[in-house]
Amino acid sequence: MGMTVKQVADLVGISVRTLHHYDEIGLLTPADISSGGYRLYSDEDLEQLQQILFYKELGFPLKRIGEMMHAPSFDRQEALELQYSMLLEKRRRLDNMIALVEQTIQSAKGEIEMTNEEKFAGFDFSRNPYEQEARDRWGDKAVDDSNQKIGNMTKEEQQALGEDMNKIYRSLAGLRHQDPASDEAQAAIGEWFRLLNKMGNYSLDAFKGLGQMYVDDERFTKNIDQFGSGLAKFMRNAMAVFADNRQ
Amino acid sequence: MGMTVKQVADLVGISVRTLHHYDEIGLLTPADISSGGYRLYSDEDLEQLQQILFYKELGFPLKRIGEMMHAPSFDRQEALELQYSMLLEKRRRLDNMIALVEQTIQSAKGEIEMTNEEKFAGFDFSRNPYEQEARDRWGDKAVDDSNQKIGNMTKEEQQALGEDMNKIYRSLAGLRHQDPASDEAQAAIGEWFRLLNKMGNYSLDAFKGLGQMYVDDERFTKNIDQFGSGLAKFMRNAMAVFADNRQ
DNA sequence: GATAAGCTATCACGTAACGTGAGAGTCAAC
DNA sequence: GTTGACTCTCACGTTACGTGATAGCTTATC
Repeated sequence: MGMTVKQVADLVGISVRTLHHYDEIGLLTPADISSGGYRLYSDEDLEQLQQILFYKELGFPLKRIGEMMHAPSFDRQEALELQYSMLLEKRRRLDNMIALVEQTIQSAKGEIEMTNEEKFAGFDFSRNPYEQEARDRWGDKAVDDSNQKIGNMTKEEQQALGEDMNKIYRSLAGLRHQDPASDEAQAAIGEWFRLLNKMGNYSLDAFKGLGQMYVDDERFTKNIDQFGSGLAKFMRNAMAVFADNRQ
Repeated sequence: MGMTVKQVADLVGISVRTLHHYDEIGLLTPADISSGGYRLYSDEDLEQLQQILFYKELGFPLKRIGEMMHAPSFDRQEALELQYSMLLEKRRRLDNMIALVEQTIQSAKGEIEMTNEEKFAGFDFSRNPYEQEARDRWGDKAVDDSNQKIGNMTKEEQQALGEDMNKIYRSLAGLRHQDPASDEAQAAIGEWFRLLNKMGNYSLDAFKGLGQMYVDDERFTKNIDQFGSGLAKFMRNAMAVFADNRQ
């Protein structure tokens, strides 16, 4: 009952070779293989493929997509919500681009003048997508300092820190709908503070500041759900910084 | 007074290697070279770089960007307006994606059901970006027929036809602000009809239909500017089909 | 004016995500 | 039972840079 490569390719709008490639690298292995050796894709495979394409649209390399989706902790619902907010972020950047082109058209007509910085102010997409937001929120110096300090760490240190953040993010994500006073929530929050301290050693004052902000927020004690959602965004920002500096 | 590679790279948010690469392939050659052999970029170089990045954002390969920008008929103002409308198109597709993710989240929660087609209805970005619009406007059959017929042409035929379209597009673009009764406008319009006939030989009925639509439109005789603008879009659609089928 | 720090230059090989045939087997329809 | 449309697996090609390696340039500092 599975679909063949061309059927999938036509449905989705990708090439047959792409499906072959995804199979080769183990990203999307068809559920079944016919007696003649044909790949047969199930409905679940299609859902996975949809996930892959969402991630690809967001610019993730296939290797990382595979790591994320094959992780035992992978949760589709959670991934979709993450992708959703990242797509909104992407639209925000696209809107910046559009505004930049509008300005450039005016400037080319001689109606307005633009500095060299302004000529490229819409191109922050080429950097870390969260960096601009971080700069707006915490100031340039804090972000530059953080980047530099992270850059000075060894690859092993960076990776270890990144994995720690991953772990905490996952445990907090799993606790979003639980009582904030539960043991698990307390443990996760404890880990979170340990992580912040660790980051503090590398002078990531910006992140520390944001952490404190959340602690001071009364939602912290009132509504773990909203808190969790805001925290997820914070963690995502932080992880993006690592992702960009790693590898 | 020129800027060095790193200064440009930091300003724009790209790597030094990228600038080297663009120089290597002749896409962006610095205006000047210092006595020590350093590349020195002028303000005009920066404007060109901005153009390049706009095109890149829209998914054009560097080779084609070079061809377009080095063409003697290249007009920056015109290019910016084209890029603007293509960015709007891109945002439309991104909005489709976002809507798709929203639906998928609901479907994952079990709130709604989705067919396999619907699961990928937001991914038309992976095909010809204008094809969906063409399908909406002219129907699936016309587009499929056109694509098939173009696919059956030899590479030489396709290329020749594409160059013809290019020529006419350029001459019409240059005539946008002129009197429709002028000799040049009449000549361009004459060429346009010859092209439509030629396309007719390959059964591009969809394009013929659109052409006829414009001829019947009373704006044709009243406002060459609006006509030209609509035509530009039509030509762009057509050229995109060729671009996709060529090479 | 020597020397270190930070940029820059040119090879040249690496890589990611497929594209593009080549040659051979499979499947459905007439 | 033979087309015609699909499918398979190599295997090399391509695009847009990344990533050192090695060597020259420039500026600040002693």
